[in-house]
Amino acid sequence: MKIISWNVNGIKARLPLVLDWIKKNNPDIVALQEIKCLSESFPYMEFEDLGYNIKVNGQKSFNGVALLSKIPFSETSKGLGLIKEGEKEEQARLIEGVFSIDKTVIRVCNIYLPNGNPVNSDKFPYKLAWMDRLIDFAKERLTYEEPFILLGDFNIIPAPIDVYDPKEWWGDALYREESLAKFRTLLNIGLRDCLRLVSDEVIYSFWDFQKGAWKKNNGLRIDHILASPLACDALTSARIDKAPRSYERPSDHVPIIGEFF
DNA sequence: ATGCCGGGTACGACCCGA
Repeated sequence: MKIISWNVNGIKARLPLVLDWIKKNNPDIVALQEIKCLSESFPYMEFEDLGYNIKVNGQKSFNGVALLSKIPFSETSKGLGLIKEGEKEEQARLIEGVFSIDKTVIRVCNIYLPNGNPVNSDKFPYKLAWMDRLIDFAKERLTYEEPFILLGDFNIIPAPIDVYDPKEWWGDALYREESLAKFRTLLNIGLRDCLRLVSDEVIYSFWDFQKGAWKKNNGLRIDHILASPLACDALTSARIDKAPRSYERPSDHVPIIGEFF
């Protein structure tokens, strides 16, 4: 089972590129972030024609996540829930699907974790609070003892190897102690970074549009596939396909791919 | 460079991302 994650930075702008890549790579499950459209505006037909079932947690203009699957959904949910009283309406950043393959139940959660910059604004505490809620959410999922895959744009640089200039970046909301401590908690409760289970290479998933970042390979690895113990047991490969960053009208992120079973 | 590019909304100019 091939599962992929891709921050597309606007599904309407990226439709030809994404359709072309999916046709060539034929993933079973696709997790998209930053679709930047309302659920009803998602281009369902184009993906249905490729054989996908589709669930969308959309929002006008910003954020928005979608799950596409060749396997029928047996269950879906949106958001982290537990919004505190007085808190702003939740941003569309999470969608989860449950699938049955043969006799195995697999749970897949697609996230677009808040960026959190600038750190001296209310966006940073929002990121940390979102991560606390995600940790509780993941803890509960792990008690189910199913293969559980948590993937998407984490906006977290896990280690110095995952950023082109660690010294320059240290202190950014993506790469500072408070953010990494929460990411480590996600690992400590039992999730593993699939790419790092199979590879110690320097490989990025994002290159800024500005400053010739792609040309200079000034990248970040901030898109991740985390897997529960039962999902790790089934992992057969994990990689990042950086090729689409060089294509016409690219996203600033590229697809990351995990294969299980 | 507290956004240099690029998408969204909406059609000029701002909001947002990492």
